[in-house]
Amino acid sequence: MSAMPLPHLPPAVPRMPQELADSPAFLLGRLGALVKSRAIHEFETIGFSPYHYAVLAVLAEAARQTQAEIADTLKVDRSQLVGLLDSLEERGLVERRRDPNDRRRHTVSLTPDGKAQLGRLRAVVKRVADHLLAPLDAEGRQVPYQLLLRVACHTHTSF
Amino acid sequence: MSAMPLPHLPPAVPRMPQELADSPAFLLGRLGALVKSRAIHEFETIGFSPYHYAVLAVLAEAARQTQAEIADTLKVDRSQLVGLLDSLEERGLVERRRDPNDRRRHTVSLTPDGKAQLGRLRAVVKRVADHLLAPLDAEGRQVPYQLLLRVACHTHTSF
DNA sequence: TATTGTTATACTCTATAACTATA
DNA sequence: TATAGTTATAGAGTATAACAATA
Repeated sequence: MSAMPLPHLPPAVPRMPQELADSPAFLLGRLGALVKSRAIHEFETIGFSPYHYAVLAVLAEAARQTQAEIADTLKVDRSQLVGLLDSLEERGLVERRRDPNDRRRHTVSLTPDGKAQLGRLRAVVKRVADHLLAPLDAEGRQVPYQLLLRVACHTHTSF
Repeated sequence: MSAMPLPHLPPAVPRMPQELADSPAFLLGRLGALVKSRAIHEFETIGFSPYHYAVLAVLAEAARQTQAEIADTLKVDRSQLVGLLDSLEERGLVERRRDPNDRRRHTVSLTPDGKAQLGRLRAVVKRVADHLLAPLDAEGRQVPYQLLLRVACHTHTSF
């Protein structure tokens, strides 16, 4: 009952439904998942995760933070941060030190090796971003970032 | 030892690190996760999931597809689709019928109730999209969609 | 033997709940 | 009692593997 099958296209080529392709929300969701999985894969090949990068980035901007502060900044649970810091500390990239004023707290800081590694991880991020934005020309790349930032700031406060 | 604490801002206000806010890849990843969780929540309140909507949307565009075709189109595993179709069929929104030509196959189609429900789910999607794009003015909304689509098409083929 | 739909299993994340040591 | 960090547990989601029916 199928009228006029396409000549040389194999029937197994799955096309995204128009209704979903038309939805900015759907595109954004799928694109976000794609960039995330891509980032995870890229970091994985060198033994890291995007979270590792995020932790190092946070420490580079504000040194000597407590674990609770780091966790809140990244919006991850404190229990999740423990494992991340464990692996970073084992590699000598961060340093946990007891706060003498409140011995419950651990104050975390970046080691020189950690700062160097952060540079390498930044290269990974840049690679992912460049690949992501590849279909856009130079000037076109400025636009989505401004829009993304505006939308991100709004959703950050409204979700 | 903390020099000059800020006057009225509680110290518990977590700020996103500049380095991450500067990264389009990070923003896109987080934004995608946000819109996804928002969509899941919205659908959940009426007893559906974004997957349910996606399945109905696929069937609305090309009726009488086999389960394998639907699964491939949505890029979900065939085993995952089974449960989705089960719940949709229980509610009388889709119909599974054995293909007489190949009795292994199930040909799936939308019922009138399913088509009606699809309309209601579209309203949910629209609500999420409107909320997402709220910070952009009318003309600004056209831009990100074109860009998203371009990027999405590219990544679709290159990931 | 290969394929379709299905069911069962395992694995990864993440969210939550205890637990300790300090305060 | 409350809090910081830690550990343990449980749950959702997904990916993989086995399975029965049919080709």
